[in-house]
Amino acid sequence: MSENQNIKVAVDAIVFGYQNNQLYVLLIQQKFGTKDSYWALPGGLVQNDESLEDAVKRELKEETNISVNYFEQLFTFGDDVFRDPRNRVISVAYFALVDSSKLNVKADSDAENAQWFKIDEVPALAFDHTIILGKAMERLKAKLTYEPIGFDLLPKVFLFSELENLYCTILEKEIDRRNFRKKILSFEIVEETDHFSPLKSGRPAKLFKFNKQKYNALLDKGFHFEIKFA
Amino acid sequence: MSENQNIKVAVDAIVFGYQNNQLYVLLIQQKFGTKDSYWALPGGLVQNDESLEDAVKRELKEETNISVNYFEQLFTFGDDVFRDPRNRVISVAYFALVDSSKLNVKADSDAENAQWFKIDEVPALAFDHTIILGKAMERLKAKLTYEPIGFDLLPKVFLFSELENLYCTILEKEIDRRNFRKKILSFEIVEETDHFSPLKSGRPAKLFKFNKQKYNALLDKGFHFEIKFA
DNA sequence: GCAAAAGTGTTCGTACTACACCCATGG
DNA sequence: CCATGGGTGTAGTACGAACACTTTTGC
Repeated sequence: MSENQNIKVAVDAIVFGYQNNQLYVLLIQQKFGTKDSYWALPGGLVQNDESLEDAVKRELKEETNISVNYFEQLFTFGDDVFRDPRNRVISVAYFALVDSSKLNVKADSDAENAQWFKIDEVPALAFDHTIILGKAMERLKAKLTYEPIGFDLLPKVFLFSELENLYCTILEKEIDRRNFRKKILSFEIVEETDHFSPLKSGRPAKLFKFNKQKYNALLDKGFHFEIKFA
Repeated sequence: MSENQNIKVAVDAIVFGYQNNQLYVLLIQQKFGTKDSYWALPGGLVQNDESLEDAVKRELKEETNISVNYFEQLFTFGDDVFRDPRNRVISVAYFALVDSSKLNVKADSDAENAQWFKIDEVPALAFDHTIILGKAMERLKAKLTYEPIGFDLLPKVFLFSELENLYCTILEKEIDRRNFRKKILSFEIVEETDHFSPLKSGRPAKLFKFNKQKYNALLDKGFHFEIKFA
């Protein structure tokens, strides 16, 4: 019946970064466009002999030359038959996080025109990418509360205030500093380091790091990370 | 570069049912096989002009003639390039629930050889369908605790003991009957009916029903369904 | 009157909430 | 000595956990 199926399979990546109390997303300028072509999520067609995950990683490398800290499949968009006007295309979207060290690296070498946008300054996007981004935001907010993915948006060592601000900013909620700290520390998955913040003002703050081994060990024992708010 | 992409897009459905303290999954016998061909999840190739959701619904109708109570995208399987030995195929898997009234209906009319299997008596499946089924089970267990999808596996009116057993069975946990009832009732999303159980033995039990309108209204007010266990 | 399942209340402990003051540093 | 952010403790409350007896029916 549909032996002459003609549907293309693409992958797209939503890559989030975080810096200075701001959430960012990585976009590329489409190559085929003329001057006012839309910005779009990095992505492209899957090759015949390549897994979906390999395809996203390849596209990300080709288009932005960035490596990510966290990575998972988000959703497959294929209900709008005309989402790409050129052809029937379905897109498997992936959700990724990078730490702030990646944000300043300007689009590398053979990278195309890639750029970080503050999440509330994202322009109109190509195809249905605005919808995809919306779904990625939902996932980010949800996962932040029940998996320790916030650490993948921060440098290896970080201040408690940075972690706290990350939660406030992304979830758009107020958090009690004391309760938040108690809660996180009670999990015993973040550890003090010997180092202190290069302070701008005020009392120097300890730098902390996330102990992923310990988190994985706890997971096996049935531990469940969860942060709730008022 | 990949203008000659040759990847087929399929959809598969994992349809769960529940009856008599047993979870069931719906499988079909593959048509191209000879006698000992594998059982498989219902599904097939997507047509060029059809959305992914429409494709699953169509395949379900063609192959099993069953309509579902709950429906959502599960995951897209496309990392194993050789998951289908005939061709490169990626499969968008959907997760569905039906109530027990569907379980007794033998494969209808033009339905192929469709059959319900107890979840712990599922045979070896075609392709990577065992993996897909595993992922669907995970999703079912998880969702049961944070969304009121258990009701979609039960008849419109049901006994508290049935609801409780559903949770026990699927989650493989023991539940305190009194705490469970209190918890569910506190949500105010299930209501008594005037009817009583056709009793086999013991004291007659009230029949309850799930009020979906009320649930949706509460959702808007920020309500969050959640059931935890010891 | 006995077996079988339904229905119900209380106590206890833990975990979340709310909240305010002192500390260490740089300028 | 002042401004800036960092660091900490306590009391009240609400919710989940544990737990056992009574009720209604059929036989």
